Amino acid sequence: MASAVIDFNALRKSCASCALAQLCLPASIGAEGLTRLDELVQQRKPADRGTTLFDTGGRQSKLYVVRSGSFKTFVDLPDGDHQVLGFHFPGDLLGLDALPSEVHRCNAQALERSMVCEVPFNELSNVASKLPGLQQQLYRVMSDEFAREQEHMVMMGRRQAPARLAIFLHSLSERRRRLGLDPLELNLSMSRQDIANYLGLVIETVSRLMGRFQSAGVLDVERRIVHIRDMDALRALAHAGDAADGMLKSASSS
Amino acid sequence: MASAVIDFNALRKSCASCALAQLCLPASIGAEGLTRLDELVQQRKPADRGTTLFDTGGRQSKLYVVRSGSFKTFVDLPDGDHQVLGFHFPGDLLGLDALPSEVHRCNAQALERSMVCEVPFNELSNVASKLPGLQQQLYRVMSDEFAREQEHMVMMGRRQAPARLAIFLHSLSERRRRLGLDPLELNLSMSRQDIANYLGLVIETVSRLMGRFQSAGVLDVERRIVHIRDMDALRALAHAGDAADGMLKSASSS
DNA sequence: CGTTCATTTGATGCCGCTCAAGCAGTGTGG
DNA sequence: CCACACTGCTTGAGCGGCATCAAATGAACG
Repeated sequence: MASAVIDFNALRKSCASCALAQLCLPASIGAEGLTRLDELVQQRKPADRGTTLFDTGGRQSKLYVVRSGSFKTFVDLPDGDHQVLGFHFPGDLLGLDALPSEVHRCNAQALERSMVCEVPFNELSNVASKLPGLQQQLYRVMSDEFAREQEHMVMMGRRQAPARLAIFLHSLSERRRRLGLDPLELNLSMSRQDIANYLGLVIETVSRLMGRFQSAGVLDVERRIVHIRDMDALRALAHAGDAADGMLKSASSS
Repeated sequence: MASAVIDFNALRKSCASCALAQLCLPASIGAEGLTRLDELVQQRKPADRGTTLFDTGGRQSKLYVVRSGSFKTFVDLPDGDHQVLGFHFPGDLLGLDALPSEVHRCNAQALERSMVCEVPFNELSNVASKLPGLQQQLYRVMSDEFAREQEHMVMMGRRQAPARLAIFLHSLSERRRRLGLDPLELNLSMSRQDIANYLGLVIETVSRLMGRFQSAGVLDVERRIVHIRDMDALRALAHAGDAADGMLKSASSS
C-alpha cells in the first residue's frame, strides 16, 4: 500500500546497513561498537495490525525500535476507556517506561503491519556502560522521548480544539520531514478515534475540524491521506491563542 | 526497617545521612559507591521563591534533586502564555530533559524557599557506568519520570473538570504518603493559576470546584491548606467517567 | 449485493470560558 | 497603628464551543 521510498533490500540484519542508523542507537559509535550492538539486537517478525509489542503489567524489559510501520501506546482506564499516549514511527523507541526490571505501564499496539528491532535492556545497559558514545545516544533518545511527551502536554493544555488538531498534524509533518519523507503528505495510520482520544476530543469534533480545515484551503483530506496545502496557515492555527480562528469561519473567501 | 521519623539534624551534607537516600540516587549502592557519589554532589544555597534552577535554552546539563520545598516546570508558549508541565517535591529529579549536552526545553522555578542537590550529569554518567546499582537506579528514576508524565496525560485526557482536579489532589496526596507525610493534609505551594494551567482549566473553574468539593464534604479548603475529609469520595471523583458527579449537586449529605 | 464498521453530518444542550465585580490577606508609607 | 493600594482568590451572570445524541453516508469484505 504505502509507496515508501525505503529500500527494503537495505533493511538487512545489521545496524550498519540500516537506513535508520543515524536516528537510532548506533549513531556516533564506531565500527567495533556496531558489532557489539549487533549481537544484542534481535529481529522480529512483522507485527500485524492490532498486535501488541507489550502490555500493561508485562515484566520483560526490552527496548524496541520501530523500523517500519507505526504504533500507538495507550493506557487502560478503570472505567473501560483508553487514553492514547502517543504514536510512534520509524526511528522511535518503545519500552522506555519499564526500565529496568520494572513493569510496563502502558500498551504498545501496531497500527499497521510493522517491523521492530528488539534489544534486551539489561544487556544493552551493560554494553553501553563500556561505550560512552552508545551511552550518550541512549540518554539522548530518552531525552527526546521526554521532549515528545512535553509537546503532547502543551498540546493538551491548549483549550481550543482547532489548535490541538493543528499542532497534531504539524507534529506529524515534522516527524516525516525528519525521516526524509514528504512533509506535506500525511498518511494517518491511526483511526479518527485514536486521534480524538489522543487530543482529548471526541471523534465528531475531529471529523468536523478536518472538514473546516479543508474548506479553509489548509488541507486536502481524503480518508486517511491528508495533504497539507498551506503550511503557514496550519502553523498559525497551531499557535493561535484565540486568533487565526477567523480563517475557519465558513466564509470561503480568498 | 526504616524508621518513618525524619531527623532534620541528619540532613547533613553526605548522601549517606540524607533522609531522602532511599528515594534518590543512592538507593541500592554500597558504602564505597556512596563515597564516590558524594564527591559529585554539589550542595546549593537555598533557592528563594521565584528563582529558576534552569531556563529554556540553557546548556548546563546537570541533574537536580529536590531536598526540600517545591518547584514547577513549565514552557513558554509563542503567544506569551505558559504551560505548566509538572510540580516537583522532595526526592524528585529535575533536568532530565537536557541529557547530556542537550539544551533545556523547559524552565524550573521554585514555588517556595527550597533546597536542591546538584549533580553534573556527565560525571554522574561516568560513575554510573562503573556502578551497576547506581546505573540501574538512574534508569529507574527516569522511568518514574515517564510514568509521572503519563499520569499527567491521562489526567488531561479526562474531559470533566471535576475529575481532573480530583486526580490532581489525589496525586499530591499519594506523593506525600510516599514521603512519609500526612496524606490528608495538603499544602498547596503553587498558586491557583498554576494549578489551573496544569489542569488545562481556568482559575475560576478551579476555584469553583474547590468550593463544590468542600460543600460536598470531600475537602476542607482554607487558602493553601487543603484537608482531605473523604478520600474514597475523592477517588470516586477522580475515576468518574461521568458518574459520581451527583455528589457535587449542591445539597448534599451532612 | 448485503452486512458491518468507520466516518461524516446535523440538531440540541450542557460544561466551562469570558467578563466583571467583590473580598480577604499582605505590604507600604504616613 | 491605620489608610491605602495591591495581589491572589472567590463568586456571579451570560454566552459559546464542544460533547451528546441521532441519523446518513461511504468504504471494506464476504
